[in-house]
Amino acid sequence: MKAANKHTKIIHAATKVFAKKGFFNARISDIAKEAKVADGTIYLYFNNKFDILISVFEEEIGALIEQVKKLLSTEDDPRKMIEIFTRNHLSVMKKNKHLAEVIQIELRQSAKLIKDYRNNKFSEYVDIISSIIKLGQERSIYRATIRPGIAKRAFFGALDEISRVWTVGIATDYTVEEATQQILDIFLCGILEPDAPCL
Amino acid sequence: MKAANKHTKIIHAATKVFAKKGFFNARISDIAKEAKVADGTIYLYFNNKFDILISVFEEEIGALIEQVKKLLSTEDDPRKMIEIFTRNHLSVMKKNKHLAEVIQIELRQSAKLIKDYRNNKFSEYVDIISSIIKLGQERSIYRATIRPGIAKRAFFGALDEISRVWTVGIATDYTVEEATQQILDIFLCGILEPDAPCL
DNA sequence: ATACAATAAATGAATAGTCATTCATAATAC
DNA sequence: GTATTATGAATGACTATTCATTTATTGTAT
Repeated sequence: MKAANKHTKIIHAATKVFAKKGFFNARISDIAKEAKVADGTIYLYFNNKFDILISVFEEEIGALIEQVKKLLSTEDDPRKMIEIFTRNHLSVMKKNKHLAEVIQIELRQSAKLIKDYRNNKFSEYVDIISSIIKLGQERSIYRATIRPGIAKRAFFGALDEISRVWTVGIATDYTVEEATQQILDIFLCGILEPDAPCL
Repeated sequence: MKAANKHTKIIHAATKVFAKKGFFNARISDIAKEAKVADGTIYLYFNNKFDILISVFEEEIGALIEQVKKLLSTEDDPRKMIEIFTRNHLSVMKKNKHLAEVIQIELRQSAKLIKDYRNNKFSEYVDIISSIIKLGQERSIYRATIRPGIAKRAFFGALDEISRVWTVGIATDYTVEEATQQILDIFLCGILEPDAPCL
């Protein structure tokens, strides 16, 4: 089997296992079993257990960034752009529960787990939000008093917590589309210029 | 030393150690050292390591609930109530970094760590937000189309992510008061009746 | 007061189980 | 036949929990 192939297989297996058991309860042998390789094989592709986790972040979030950037590239209206980001994030998180769990839980620990790992990809992802807000401000669509660096966190935090319900498995009484509409309703009307039409 | 005293000492020590090292990297001996008791003493007050973590949640969040409910009891305007909740949450999280870290990181894992623990206290805390929203809707201050069950999560998620910056130790370029104003600006204008004055 | 016993609280070294990582060996490819 | 890739049992380090022992507290009789 080609190396790249096995590398990817291990990443996907690790995402699944980390999501199910959490980083610390995940055994290397669990990941090996899931990927259908020997325990030792994993060490041909990764330096250690932390390295696997970092790679999961980098590659899975990297793919997410590519996907949403591609979707956004065809749109010019900052209002629609926020809508696209929201719907994409929520639907990916609802569909790909393993990735959702890793982002929601393991990513938060990473600073504590691994010194000198800065989550560059994650920052890049969240910064997409602030760049949309800035664009909207330049065009006087979003209010100038909104601070993009704060709003991006508020917005991402809201999406993250909304989608957390789906992974935790609480009886979910709302769909992706309903959640998207509510988020847009709350946020857009909050960050639109006062005299702009609200939705 | 009185029993209740030692119990509390261990809880505080555990909060500190869990915050610094995370649940899995925290050794019982670390907690014992921090609390200035012997390792074995901890097992006179708690059944096991998980039990310590659950007690940290219940007691620390319990105190937080008491505090914010007391503050809210003197206020009647749903707009002011949201403001009080926001300012209180952010300032507690900025001051009590240990608690903040435990809530932001360990609490999220708890469902995976400990079967049949439902985070009742945490739900109770977040439900304060939805009850404020409902109150505002009854009085036609908040729009009826807002779903309190979704909005409470969006709101809490925003606060949580905003305050996460302070614990992670990223160079923070905003104060509690600035963050509070931004959050209120974004959310209140979003959930206020369209013809109501925006801030 | 004082001595003694009984109970409760606290200690920390020893146990027992868990797993990440290594590496001698085997299989496969070239 | 050499190089590359894969294997999985063995190693070694780590730590939650236990429990035999010590120390402190309380009660009682003299």
